[in-house]
Amino acid sequence: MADLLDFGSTPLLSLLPEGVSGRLRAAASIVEYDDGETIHSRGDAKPGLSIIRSGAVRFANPGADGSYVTTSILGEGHCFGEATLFARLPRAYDAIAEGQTVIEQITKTRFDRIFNEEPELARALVVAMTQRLYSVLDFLEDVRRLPLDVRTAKLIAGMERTAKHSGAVECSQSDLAFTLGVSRVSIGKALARLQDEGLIELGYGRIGVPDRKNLSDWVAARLPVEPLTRGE
Amino acid sequence: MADLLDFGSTPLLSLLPEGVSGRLRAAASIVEYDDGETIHSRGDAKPGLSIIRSGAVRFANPGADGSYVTTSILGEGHCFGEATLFARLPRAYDAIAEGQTVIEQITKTRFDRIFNEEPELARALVVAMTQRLYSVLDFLEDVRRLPLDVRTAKLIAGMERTAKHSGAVECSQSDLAFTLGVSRVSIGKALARLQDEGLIELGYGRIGVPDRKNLSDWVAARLPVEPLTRGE
DNA sequence: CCCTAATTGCTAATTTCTTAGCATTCTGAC
DNA sequence: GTCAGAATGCTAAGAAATTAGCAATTAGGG
Repeated sequence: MADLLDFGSTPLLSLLPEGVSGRLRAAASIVEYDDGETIHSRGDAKPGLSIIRSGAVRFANPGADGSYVTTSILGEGHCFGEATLFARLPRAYDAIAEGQTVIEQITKTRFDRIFNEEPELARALVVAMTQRLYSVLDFLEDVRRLPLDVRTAKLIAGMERTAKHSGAVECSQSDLAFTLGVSRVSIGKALARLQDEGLIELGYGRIGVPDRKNLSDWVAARLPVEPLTRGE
Repeated sequence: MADLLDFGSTPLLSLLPEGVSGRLRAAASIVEYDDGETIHSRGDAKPGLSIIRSGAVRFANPGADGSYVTTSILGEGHCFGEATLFARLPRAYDAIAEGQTVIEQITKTRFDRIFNEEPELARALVVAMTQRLYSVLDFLEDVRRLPLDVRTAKLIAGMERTAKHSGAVECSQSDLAFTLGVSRVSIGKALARLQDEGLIELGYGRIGVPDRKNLSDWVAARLPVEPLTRGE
């Protein structure tokens, strides 16, 4: 599954002109990871940009009680490690491959050269970071003012829109609970309510969305403000 | 008071070389607002970048029940409106002047010219957006795994570090409740606990921090992971 | 085809947070 | 100095979420 950062923002690679993404690829060293393999750990200091060529990456940290708290999961075309370059911070999260995953690693030195010579790169990064920031802010606002069933419905609607096979979302209830930061029991109750409304169909490791528009209309009717629509 | 976005990221103006901020200022029209005056409303489509020359701006939206939910407050040197430029979205929040406030408004047309001619601007924006994104992500992670009193202590510690007069934070308990997204009663209880521990001193519209290090040590001891330290 | 691990569904006790009050204290304007 | 508005402190009832279980179902590997 992917999450709000993934489907809420455009992958860096699709924001870049062919020339620049080619230069990045040429400067990168390709590393392949198996499912569950650690790409880097929180605290690692080596700066650089990473781009997900295929597969997905889970970002997580150990919680207080030994549990593992997932912050986000990014898929193909997305980049990570910006903070090591622009905020000079070490890696903030453990990064773990989800499934067979190919990563392009670009060292800070090589990145800086391309960054200085290709203004399109900075432009694309600003766009990507802005979109990510606004999806997280939007999510945070939802946490503050929407009941859990509405937030759950909104998340499912968002995931379904970018899912490979439309009409359903492939993910366990535990994954949803992680993403929304609540317990599995609470998610279970919220999902049961949504199913009672006929908005979703619960399955094993998947949630069916019989009518996309129905679901998003139900969500929209419960938002305190009109959803924004992109210009042009 | 300011909030996590404000003290968690560097203002755009201090990231820009003198030349570029001068060009921006020259291209801008200066608008002055009184306390409480609306700068723009959610849904406004006119794209442009705004820079806070002095004062502060509150970003908020109407909640479901007619209440007003504040998402963030930004102070001097910070910019806003990036999403209108880079995500082609209308304004996502109502923006309201906090105190006498001076704003530089730069139209999209003028901004684009400078953005294309001054690579330093894109670089500074990437840095600012990255920092903001990571402070929000950090906050979100805290929501998921820290009890309220620790989050409250962390927020106060952060605000005190950037406060004008160190040793105290000037803000009401309602403001804290807004920022943390909880009720005033819950904040009251959390603050009472922190006062019992001798970490803070409650006052009227202010919270005293007798020993900054004491407070941050107390917080650090309750974080599940080591705090990150900036390189170099 | 069977068996195991993962996932879901459900319950009950407990904790935490919220809502809705109201009394008290504080500050600054007049 | 007085007074009004703002802020705090406190209470109690109710809602919502959490933890800790356990049983039933499902998918996939061997």
